[in-house]
Amino acid sequence: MAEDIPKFRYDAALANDIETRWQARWEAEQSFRQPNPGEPGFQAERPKYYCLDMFPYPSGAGLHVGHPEGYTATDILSRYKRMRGFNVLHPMGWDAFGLPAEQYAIQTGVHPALTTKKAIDNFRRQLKRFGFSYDWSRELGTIDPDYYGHTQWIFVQIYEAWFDVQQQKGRPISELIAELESGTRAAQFNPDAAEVGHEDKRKVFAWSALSKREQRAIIDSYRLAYLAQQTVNWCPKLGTVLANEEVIDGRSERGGFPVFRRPLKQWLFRITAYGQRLIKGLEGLDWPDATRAKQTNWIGHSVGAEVSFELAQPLGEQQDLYVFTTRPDTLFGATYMVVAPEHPLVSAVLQAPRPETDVSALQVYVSKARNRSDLDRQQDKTKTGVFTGVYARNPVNGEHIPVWVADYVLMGYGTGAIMAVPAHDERDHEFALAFGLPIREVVKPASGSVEGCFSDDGIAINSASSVVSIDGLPTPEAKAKITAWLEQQKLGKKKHNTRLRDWLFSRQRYWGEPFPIVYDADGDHHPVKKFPVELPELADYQPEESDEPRPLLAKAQAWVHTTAGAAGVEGLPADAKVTRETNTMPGWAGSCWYYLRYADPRDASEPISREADRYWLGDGVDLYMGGAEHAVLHLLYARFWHQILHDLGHVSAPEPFKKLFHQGMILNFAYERADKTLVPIDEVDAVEGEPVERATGQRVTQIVTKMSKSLRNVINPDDVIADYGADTFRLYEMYMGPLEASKPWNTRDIAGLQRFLQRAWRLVIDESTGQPKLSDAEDPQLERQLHRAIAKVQGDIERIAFNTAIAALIGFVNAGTSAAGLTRSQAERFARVLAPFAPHVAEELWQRLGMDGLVSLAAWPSYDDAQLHDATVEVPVQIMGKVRHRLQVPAELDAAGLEKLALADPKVQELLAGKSVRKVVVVPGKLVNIVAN
RNA sequence: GCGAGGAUGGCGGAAUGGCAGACGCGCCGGACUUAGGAUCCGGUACCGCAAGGUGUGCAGGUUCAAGUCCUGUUCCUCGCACCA
Repeated sequence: MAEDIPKFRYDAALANDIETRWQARWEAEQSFRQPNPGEPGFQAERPKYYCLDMFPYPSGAGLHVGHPEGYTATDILSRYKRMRGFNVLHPMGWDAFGLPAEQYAIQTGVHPALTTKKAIDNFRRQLKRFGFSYDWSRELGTIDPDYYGHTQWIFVQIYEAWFDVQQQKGRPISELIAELESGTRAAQFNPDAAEVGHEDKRKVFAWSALSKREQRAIIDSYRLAYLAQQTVNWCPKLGTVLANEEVIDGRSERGGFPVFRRPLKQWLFRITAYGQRLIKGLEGLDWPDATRAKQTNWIGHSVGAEVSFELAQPLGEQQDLYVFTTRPDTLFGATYMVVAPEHPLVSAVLQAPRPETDVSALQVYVSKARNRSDLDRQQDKTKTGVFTGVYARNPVNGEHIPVWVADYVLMGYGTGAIMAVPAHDERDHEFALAFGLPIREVVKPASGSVEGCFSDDGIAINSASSVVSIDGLPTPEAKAKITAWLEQQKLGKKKHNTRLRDWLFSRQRYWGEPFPIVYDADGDHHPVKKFPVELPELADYQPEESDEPRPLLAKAQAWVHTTAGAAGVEGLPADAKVTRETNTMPGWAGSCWYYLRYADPRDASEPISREADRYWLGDGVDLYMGGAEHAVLHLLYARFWHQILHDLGHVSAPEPFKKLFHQGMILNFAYERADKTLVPIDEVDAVEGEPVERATGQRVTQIVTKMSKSLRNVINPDDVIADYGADTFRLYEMYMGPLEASKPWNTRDIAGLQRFLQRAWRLVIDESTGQPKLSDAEDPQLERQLHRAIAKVQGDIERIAFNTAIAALIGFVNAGTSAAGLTRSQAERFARVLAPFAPHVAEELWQRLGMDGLVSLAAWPSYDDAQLHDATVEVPVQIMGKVRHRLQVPAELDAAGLEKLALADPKVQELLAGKSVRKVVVVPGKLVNIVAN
C-alpha cells in the first residue's frame, strides 16, 4: 500500500526527530547556562528571576506524569522571562538521601549508593527529554559529599546558636556565654526548654560557682540543636524513630508500619522557639491561603497561663504540678487534675505510693498506655484513667483536688498535665461524667442559658475566695486579672504555647548525612569543624528489627572511633579519643537549603557566597513550584533553617520563598462497582457508551482517583513522548485545566494538542518540501488577531494561566488556517510566542524561517494596544436584562451616542412599543440595557 | 469537631458584576478519498418545527444587570484532629 503521508508532516516521528536534535544543540551550546555575577557573560543590567522546582526524590520507578506538570509550568515561566530579558536561575537537582532508597536497597540487596545513582541517571535522562531549560551546570545531589558537608556545617551553626526571646532572634551561642559569664543574664536553665524539668528551671545559680559540666548543661538548654531524652515515635519495622510529621494515624508515613512511643536520647531542633516567627513570617508572602493556614494551624500558637499547683505532700523532689491552660479564668472550676501517663509524677508516685494509690491499677494503666500504639490511642476516644492517690492544692481557693492519670492528656503538649474544668471543657466534662467527679460551673453565658458543657467566653461566677475574686468579669478581663494575680503571687505566668513540638532530627538508619558531632571520654558532645564528615562505606546496611534502637553506623567501628585531631574537633587535645555520633540526619535535611546552593553550587568554602545570596536570593526565590503535600513539612523546616541562617547573618532575605504555587495532582479515571469497590481500567469495556465490567457484564461508574498500580491506570511519560513527542506532552498537561487544580488524565484529549501543533506547523511549513510557505500580503484582521494572541498569552503567563494561553494560541492558528496565510513577520512572531510552551517545534520553525540563533533566546514579541480592538463592535441591546437585539457600532462611540443610537433603532422601538423607558444603562463598547415597562 | 477549597454541556474546562459555555475532546453532517482511526469544512447547552422559552448544586437577597457579591443550605474533596 502506497504511503502518501507528506515527508514533512508533523507527526510523532518528526516530533521526536526535531526534539532530540534541538535538545542536543541546547546541550552542546549550553544555551541555558546562567552565569553568576562576576562570571564571564554575566549581564548585570538585567533583572533576575529565580524560578525553582521542588527537586525530585529519584525513585527506581522513574518520573510519573505529576513531575512534568510542575516542571513544564516553571519551564514556560523561565523561558518567557528569559525572552523578556531576565537573568533566569532555573536549576534542578536530586533529593537522594532517605528512607525509600534505603528500603529499596534492602529489598533488592543492591547498595543504595548504586540504586540511587541509577535512579538519578534515569531521572536526568527523562527530564532532558522534555526539553526543560535547566542550567544543568548547577545540578546537585544531597548525597554529594561536597553538598552534605555544607549541610553538616549548617547543623553546626544551628548547634552553636540560641534563640533570644526578647529580640525574637537567633544569636551565636558565644554571645549567650558572654552574657552568662558577665552576669548580665541570670544563670538559669532556658525557661522554654522542653527537655528541662520545672524544678530545675526554678533554680538560679551563681555562674562562677558552677562546674564546667553544670555550665554546659545550662548552655545546652539554650542551643537550637540539642540532645535530649525524649519520648519518640519508634517504628520497629523501619528500625528508626520518626518525626511527628512522619507519623500519620499512628503509622509511618513511609510503609504504613505501626509506631510506638518510647524514651530515647535524640538530637532535636528547638523549632518551637521560632513558632511565632514562623507564623509572622507568612504574612508578607505570596503563598496560597490554604498553605498559610495549614502552617499556622500546624504551629498552633495559643496564649494562656502556666499555673503551679502545690502538691498536698511533696513527692520526692517534686513539690508542684505545673499546668498550661488557655482558660485561667476557670481556675475556680478546677475540680481535679490529670497528668499524662508519661508524666514524671507517675513514676514518682509509683516509687512512693500514697495511702489511696492503687499501685497495680496505676502500673497496668501506664504500661498499657505506653505499649499502645498511637493508632490505638487515637482510634479509641472513650475516656480512661486512674486516680494516682495524689492531691494538689488549687492556688485560688486552697482546695485539695485529686490528681488522675489519663491518656487523653498528651505529654507532648504544654506541661503534660492539666487542671480539669469539667463544666467548661468537653473532654474534662466527659471524663468527669465517666468517673463521677464533681462539675462546678464558673462561667455563665452573657445571655441565655446552655445545656451541658459551656466552653465559650461568658461571665465569671462562683469565682471568689478570700485571696482573689473575678466574679462578674467577662472572660477576657477575668483571664487578665487572674493571670496578673498569679504572676504577683509567683504562682504562674502568662505563657505562649505551640502545638508544634521540637523537631526530632536523629535517625538510626544508614542512608543519611552523618552528624558532625563526636563524644569525648566523659560522654560530652563536641562539634566537628572539618567537613564533610563522610558517610562510611557499609556493606551490611540491613537494619535489625528490634525494640531497642541500634543505629546502623555503629557497625562502622573504624569510623566511629577516632581522635579529636583526626575528626577536626576544637578545644580537645588532638590525641583525645572520641567516638562519632552514629545517628544520621533525616531525609528532610538536604532539602532544607538546596535552593541556596543552586545560586552558588561549586563554592567549596561556604554554602553560598554573600554575592550570590544577595543577587539571587536578596528578596527570596521569585517562584517556588511544587506539590501541596509539602505544605507543612518541607516548607516549614526549610523556613526554619532559613530564618536561623538569616538571623546569624548568612543569608539576606528573612524568608526563602517569596511566591509559592502548588500544581494540582494529576489523577486518572477508574471504575467503581455498585458496592463501591474499584475495577482496574483495563477490565472495563464500553457497551453502547456505558462502562461495563468485562468479567461480570455489570454496569460500573466512572470516577476520578489517584493513579495506582492496582488500578492499572498509571501513565508512563516515556510512552506518551514516544507516541506524541515532548512538545505535545507539555502542551497537553498545561492545557488540562488550571495548573492548581487536580484533574484527570485523558489520553484521548492529547490528540487535540498534537493536531494543534500539526496545524501550526502546516500554517508555516509546506509539508511536502519542508520549506516555509508564506504570504506576501498581510491580512489586517489576522494581524490584529496576532497582537491579541500575544497580549493574551503574555498576560496569562504572568498569572500562571497556561490553559487559556494555549487556547489563545490555538485560536490564532485556527484563524490563520482559514486566512490566506502568515507573512514572514507573523510567522516569526508566532514562533516566539509558541516557544515557551513547545520549544522544540518553535526552534524548528524559527530555523526553517531562516532566523538566526535560537528562538529560545530571542526577544519576546511586542504588541500594539491599538491593534487589540476592532474599529466596529457588536453591542447587545438588552431590555430588562435580556438580550433582544444587536447593533454594529464604532468601537469608540461614547455612552450618549450609543444610547441615542439604540433608542433610535427601529427594532428596538418595535420592542419598546407600549412601554415607557424608565432608565437606560450604557457601558460604552459593551452593552445597552433599557429598563422599561 | 476545627481549618481550607470546590459544584458550569456527554467529558476536560472558559468567563475584570456586563452577550454563560472560549478552547480542546467526543459526537453529528459534508468534502477529499479504492479506503479512513489521516486531513479539511460546517454544526453541536437543554426544550421547541418555529417564534420563543429555560438554564452555572439548592433556597432566598442585593443590583438596571449575578456563574461571579451577600445570607442560609446540600453534597463532594483535601488538611488537622483528645492540643488543655
